[in-house]
Amino acid sequence: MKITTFFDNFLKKKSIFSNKKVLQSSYFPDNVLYREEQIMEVANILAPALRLEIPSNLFIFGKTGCGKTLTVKHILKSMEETAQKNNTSLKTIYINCKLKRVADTEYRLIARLIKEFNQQIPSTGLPTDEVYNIFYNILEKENKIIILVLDEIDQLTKKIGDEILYNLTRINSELKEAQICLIGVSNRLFFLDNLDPRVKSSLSKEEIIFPPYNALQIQTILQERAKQAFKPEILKSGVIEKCAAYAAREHGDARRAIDLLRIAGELAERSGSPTVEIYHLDDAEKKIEHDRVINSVVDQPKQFQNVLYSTLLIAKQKNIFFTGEIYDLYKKICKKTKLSILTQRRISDIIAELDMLGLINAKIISKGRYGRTREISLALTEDITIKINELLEKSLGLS
DNA sequence: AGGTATTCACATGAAACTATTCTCTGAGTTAGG
DNA sequence: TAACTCAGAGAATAGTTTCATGTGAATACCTGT
Repeated sequence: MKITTFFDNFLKKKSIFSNKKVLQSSYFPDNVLYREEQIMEVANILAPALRLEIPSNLFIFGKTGCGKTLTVKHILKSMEETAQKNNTSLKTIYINCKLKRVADTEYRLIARLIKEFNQQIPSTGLPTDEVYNIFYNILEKENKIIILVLDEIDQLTKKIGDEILYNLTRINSELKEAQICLIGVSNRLFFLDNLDPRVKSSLSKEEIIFPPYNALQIQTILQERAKQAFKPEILKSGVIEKCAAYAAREHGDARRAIDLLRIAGELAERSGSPTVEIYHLDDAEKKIEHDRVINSVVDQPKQFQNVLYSTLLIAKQKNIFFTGEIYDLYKKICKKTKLSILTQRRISDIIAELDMLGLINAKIISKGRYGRTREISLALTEDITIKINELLEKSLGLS
């Protein structure tokens, strides 16, 4: 088939989606379902800002996909609108600290903040306190109340400690004109416990916990989205229910449920099916897992891939193995691929990372007289393993 | 038998080092007046 | 003399290395019966 006819056919085929955007993770719905209570709570706390009084700092907790980000963004938006109407000098800033190479270090976070005030800062080369100074100066000039939301704030402190948070909370006492209100968002409930007590007390004047959605609520949310996203009569009965049930099992993660529905739709469309069936959901579930794993492998450094490759090789021989065995094989493969051999210390960390990514299961055990090590087994299905193996051989230049 | 001490094979932490990427600065060079 | 170039100093960051310390239980070694 010629490629042009393929495209012609593609266009002729009518899509089962009417508006796929609604299911994309970047989509921002007009109203947030089942979070009225939380919205009111947050709004109550932040409202003083509209009268140019600084609100208390606020902390928001809740599992992934339970509407934290959505709620906060929703409120920020309407606050900005109100402020604009009344000509109040209020500025809201939303930053996701998890984004790699955007806001995951002290320097980059401040640089990002400066960018919010339409000024450019070089990505490197300046001393950090210089960047702070620039930031302070901008703030003084702006003379505004600023509401700063730090999403996934735990990622930030995990990497670089809580010094930034301390500095941010201190800004208020150092600045005359502008004032900052901090809102931390995290999905780890005990996050506050390992913070500097000074930071903790000033940061968590108010705390709100978001409960996860239950299956019924997710169902309604999905229905709402599906109504806009798909053309009528596309979804077979039971699809939404199953999708919701699946997500409820995963601690009520609505985002996951929506992703699942979208992928299922895409799969159905690609296979030429006029409707979305239950089995498309199962396929979608597999595909999501598949993509997640592949993506987590592809853009890792060579050494990381090397360790993973060694692990896969050993896993072919036996189900359960230990750190030392991986290290031995790793060294051999390094010679073959002409990579420099890293120390066992580093390999230990890399193995821990593999565990974090869910590629392997590692458990620290003690073999008594024969030492202490990680007991490792592969956490991947057969077909994914083969796929990754291919990928790694290509990437490492083995045939 | 029962109790204690050892010992293995790593895990875990902290600090220091390295290579890369980037800015800023100021000396030296060049072109034009 | 102003504009340009280019090397060198200083920073941030990711990935490592070095050094130090921790650790759980199977075994070795006692002890007294």
